[in-house]
Amino acid sequence: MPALSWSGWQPLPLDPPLRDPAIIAELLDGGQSFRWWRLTAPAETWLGIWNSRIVQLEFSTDETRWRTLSNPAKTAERDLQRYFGSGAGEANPIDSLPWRSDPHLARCLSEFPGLRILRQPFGETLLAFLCSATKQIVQIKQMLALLAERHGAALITPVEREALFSPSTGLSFPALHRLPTWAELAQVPEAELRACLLGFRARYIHQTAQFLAAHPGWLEETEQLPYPEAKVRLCSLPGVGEKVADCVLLFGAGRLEAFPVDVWILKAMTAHYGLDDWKPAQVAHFGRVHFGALAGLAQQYLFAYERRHRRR
DNA sequence: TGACAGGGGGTGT
DNA sequence: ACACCCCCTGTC
Repeated sequence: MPALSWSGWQPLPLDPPLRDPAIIAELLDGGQSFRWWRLTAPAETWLGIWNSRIVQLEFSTDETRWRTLSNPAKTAERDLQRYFGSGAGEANPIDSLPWRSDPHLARCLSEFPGLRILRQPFGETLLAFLCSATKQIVQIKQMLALLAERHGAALITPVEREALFSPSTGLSFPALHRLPTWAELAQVPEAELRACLLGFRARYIHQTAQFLAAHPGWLEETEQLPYPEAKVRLCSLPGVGEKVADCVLLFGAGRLEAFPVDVWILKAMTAHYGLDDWKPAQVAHFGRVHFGALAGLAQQYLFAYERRHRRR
């Protein structure tokens, strides 16, 4: 078994490019994914983990570069392109949004160039958003980091870690473990889940894990179903309502028509679209009709704008 | 510096 | 409507 080492840096073609640190942070640490960390030394980079893959990104002025620590690095480029959505050469999905007739959407789009929807592993996304109820991003990250450290497989040995990350990256560094699989979670007593700061979410995750263990292939089948049917199935899981189901389908299955409605979107639609006192389900329906097949992409821009300009 | 409220990107009853 | 949990943040 050869020692783990970084691959060489390679370019990641992104259209439009990502340069603004605030937009990069919005994409990687803004509520889609909870498994990216900003490193500040020796240079500013981002470290991300999904499945068994550890990736580092560097956003310089002229291009985005990546390298990977995972073994093998063979499929890394393909994985990256899938994770960051459509590769170079495809039509910009922004053009399919109704910004020409929607001034507020146009403003949001112009303020966050490069923002996109990530395509994360389905099972991991379900776990993340089962953790998300009434929690802020930092807390969700903390829960998932503990779950990974205590119940997920290590991706790197302490010796390798020392060699590859010393002298220091100067931050609270995550354990380089993958998230536990649902099969692994099914083996964890609920009390141990609670010990990962999950609170009342521990029961949901425990019960979901038991259900998935009893229904092999259920999750994989769900990922393949058309949006409406997939959503109905997800909503049958304990702890999964409409909002969580839409987040899982949007961020973990590439279903860009999913339009998650949380308190931020509720505020945004009230403030900019006059939807006073509308209920979440009504707002969700409006969103899918008004924004169309890529409603979830529009949602992400509205969300980013609202976070930046309203500050709680 | 250390305690202390208040509230948090929801779901289920 | 309210309970479910309990950590984070801002404030004094």
